Amino acid sequence: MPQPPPPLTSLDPARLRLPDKPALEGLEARWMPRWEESGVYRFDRTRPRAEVFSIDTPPPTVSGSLHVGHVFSYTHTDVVARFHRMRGRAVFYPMGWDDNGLPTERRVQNYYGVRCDPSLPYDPSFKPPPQPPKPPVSVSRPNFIELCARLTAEDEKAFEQLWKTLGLSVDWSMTYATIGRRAQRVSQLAFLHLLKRGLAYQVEAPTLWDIDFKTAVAQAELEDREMPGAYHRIKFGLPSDVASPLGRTIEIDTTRPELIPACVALVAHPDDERYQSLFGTDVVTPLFGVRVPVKAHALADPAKGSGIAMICTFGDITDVTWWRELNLPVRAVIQADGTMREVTWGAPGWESTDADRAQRVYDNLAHLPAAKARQKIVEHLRESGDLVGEPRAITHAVKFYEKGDRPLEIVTSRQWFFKTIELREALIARGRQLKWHPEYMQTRYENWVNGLNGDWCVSRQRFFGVPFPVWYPMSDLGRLDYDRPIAAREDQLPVDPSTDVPPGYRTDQRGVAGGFAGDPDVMDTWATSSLSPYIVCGWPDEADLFSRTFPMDLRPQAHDIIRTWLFSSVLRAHIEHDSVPWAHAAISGWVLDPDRKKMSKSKGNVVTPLALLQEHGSDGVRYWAASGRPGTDTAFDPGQMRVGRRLAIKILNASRFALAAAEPQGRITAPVDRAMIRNLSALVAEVTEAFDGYDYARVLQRTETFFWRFCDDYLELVKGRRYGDQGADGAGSANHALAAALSVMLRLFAPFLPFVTEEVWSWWREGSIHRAPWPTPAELDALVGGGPPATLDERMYQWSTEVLFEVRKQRSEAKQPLKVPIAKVTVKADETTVALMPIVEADLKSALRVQAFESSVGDPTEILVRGYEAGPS
RNA sequence: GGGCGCUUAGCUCAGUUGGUUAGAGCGCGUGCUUCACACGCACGAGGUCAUAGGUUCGAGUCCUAUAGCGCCCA
Repeated sequence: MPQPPPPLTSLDPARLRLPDKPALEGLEARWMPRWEESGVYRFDRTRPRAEVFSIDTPPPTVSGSLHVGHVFSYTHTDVVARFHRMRGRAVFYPMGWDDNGLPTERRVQNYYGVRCDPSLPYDPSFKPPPQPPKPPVSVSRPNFIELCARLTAEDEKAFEQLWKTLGLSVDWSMTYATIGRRAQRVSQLAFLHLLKRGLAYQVEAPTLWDIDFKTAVAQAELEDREMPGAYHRIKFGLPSDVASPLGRTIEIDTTRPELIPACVALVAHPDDERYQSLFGTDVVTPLFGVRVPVKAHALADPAKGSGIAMICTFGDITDVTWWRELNLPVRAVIQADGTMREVTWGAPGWESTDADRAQRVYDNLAHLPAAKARQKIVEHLRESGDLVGEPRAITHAVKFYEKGDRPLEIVTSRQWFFKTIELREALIARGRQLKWHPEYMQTRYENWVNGLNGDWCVSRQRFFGVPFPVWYPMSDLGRLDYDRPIAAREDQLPVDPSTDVPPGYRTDQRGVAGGFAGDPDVMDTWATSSLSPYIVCGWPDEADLFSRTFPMDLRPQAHDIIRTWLFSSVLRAHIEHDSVPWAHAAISGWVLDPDRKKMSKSKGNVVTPLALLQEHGSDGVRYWAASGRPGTDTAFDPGQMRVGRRLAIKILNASRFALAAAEPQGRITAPVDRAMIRNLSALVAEVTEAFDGYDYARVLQRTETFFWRFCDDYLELVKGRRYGDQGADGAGSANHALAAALSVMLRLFAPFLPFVTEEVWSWWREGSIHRAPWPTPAELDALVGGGPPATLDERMYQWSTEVLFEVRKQRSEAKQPLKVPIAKVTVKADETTVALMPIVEADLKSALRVQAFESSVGDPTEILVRGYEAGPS
């Protein structure tokens, strides 16, 4: 019959290997490779879904640098992962790299000094210059993409090294990249599914547009910035055939007078009494003499300026709403590069009461960027007398692309969209199916979904991204037929339509009449990263893996990307699998600098993570990170890292003491030992529950407090006894209790301090602590079951610590060094307490260097040091 | 303008369903080479819990309003 393994709470003296002088230095370098070799963090693909814990980790943007914010939030996830691993789950914890997208393009441009020019042919012999040249050298799209791939591969190596040093228990055999083949295949396949179901569509429509990156952007990528601007009061004339009681001119306020040539109407609130008589009539634009109608619409704000506004195609998104709802024509003047296009006044769509004058004025504006055109047109307005007074400076919120430098324009172009608006209610319901940590983050999600004002624009006019797997037939006249896209075959994916050929065509038909052309755009990076659960879980090629991991258990992420990554992931799983993508969403906060501002590169306050890990030790930095609760912004605090480091050192030293006397081992019979074990059992129950609720910060804090008291009080109380002061039974009880407590506390600390706990574990146990079972109250209770009532031990322990504290205090006040023994301590207390004294006296005497206790019954309770014995002890 | 969160010791934060005298760490002060640890130990000082009302026998905790800070959205 096989022997059952000895319990984790017992110590086998034969296996014990204590170091002489334990130290933290070098633990990272020692354990990282061992974990890698032994595969402690490998996912076990044979375990059923119920025994798997799968995590959808955020793929960091590799073109950026990792900063303390990453260390902070990734530690949270790792702590949770380690907890579940110890609870016996097969943890599915892959890491991804978000290399796809604009940040990488920008980094590659700066790093190599290149610029992508898609019109150039591929140059197979191209080598990037050793120094980035100025001006940048133009390269073809395939060359550019090669450089992106090359640089991201290097960055990814550095990232992986850092994550390993931090001690993330990621399974590095499952790493993915958002530009990788698999991600592209998943992304394109999911796109084709949307296309087939009519949930992806393309349309020529006014879209938010960044004039520097020359790409469309989505609502989720917008950011309001307060900018200086100016209200210009402008006179519109009434045509001679229109009579009005309001006089011959109407005055409107605008911050963008350069858009007067793009004006298609004026608009006021339907209830605004001032303008009732004008609704339905025409007015004439200044300088350009265009007749435009006056319309009523509820979105016009009577309190803003003169209460009547100019509708232009297009100045902002409200213009787009008005244009659509009021059925207005388009007169667009801003081009994709942000300059004013050429216009022939008098031509269809550009009719004017004075086309010659319009042309003269406009010719001064054509080809100017909007800001320059604004200055110019103000001069003209001033000259013509159509400017009332002077521009009044204001500051107002202007929409920017979050990565952009100049205000967004709205440009009409053909773009791909995913339907979101019609799914709003379903997506809210999905959000309610998720368990949010902290709960209030759900509100953020609902606010966002309720505030959606259009479908998701997913096409980007960029290069380093996942292409749309479609081509367009080219008519015999050489025109592309966008209404009949040719989709790739699913088994063909991933495809690059710029080099691959659509089904039924030949290579030489590319770009010729009767042939085809590939869609030139790439997808929004979120269109791919929203599929991260699919990418990591092996959809659709590894059905077995998928069934064991999806829907996933946990999505950890920061709150700033609820509107992007979280939202889009919920959307995709809802569509693709009629499901939520995960059960839990754990939202981490930000790291704040000492001025309570978000740590960021631009503020120049970012500390490099590797230096931090080296200075404070990975365990020290993790300690700081894990003390930040879910959702809570946390101050960057090297002081806390030092505290964590000290805790790790304390664990080393206390462990060495706890294990120092391997023999004798006996049954746990001493009341002090039993009480300590019972307290620890209660702690295990409490922190396990907290961990289940994602309150890892509480687990750490409670465990730390227990451990510190354990060191300060319990270790002092048992010191003499464990060395044999009170005989073999007392020593055996103490040694066993020490080993049991250490075993449990190490396991409680293991998710937080993986290096120091593994180190200590290795002194006396086989295998990795990170695969050891999470402690249970039962394994401790088994050691002390059947003794006297727990309350008695409890009171006794309580009383011991009270005496410890009181005598220490009096010694400290008397400024007596510890080496001087106390001759006598008198104790006055109630009967029950006095009855405890014989049980605890021996431990107290050795811990406090007291030679004699004298007890008497009385009230109030009094503990008095009666004198010190001079001379050597 | 709408929403969410925060405000407790000099600093960073705990404080669970309301319940003795509000806790910890850091920092500060005093003392101590103590046989696990000076990267340590012991002890101490330090708070009208943002403000004003209210509910309650009882409020840091619940309600209302206000202020400040941060964030999300318009």
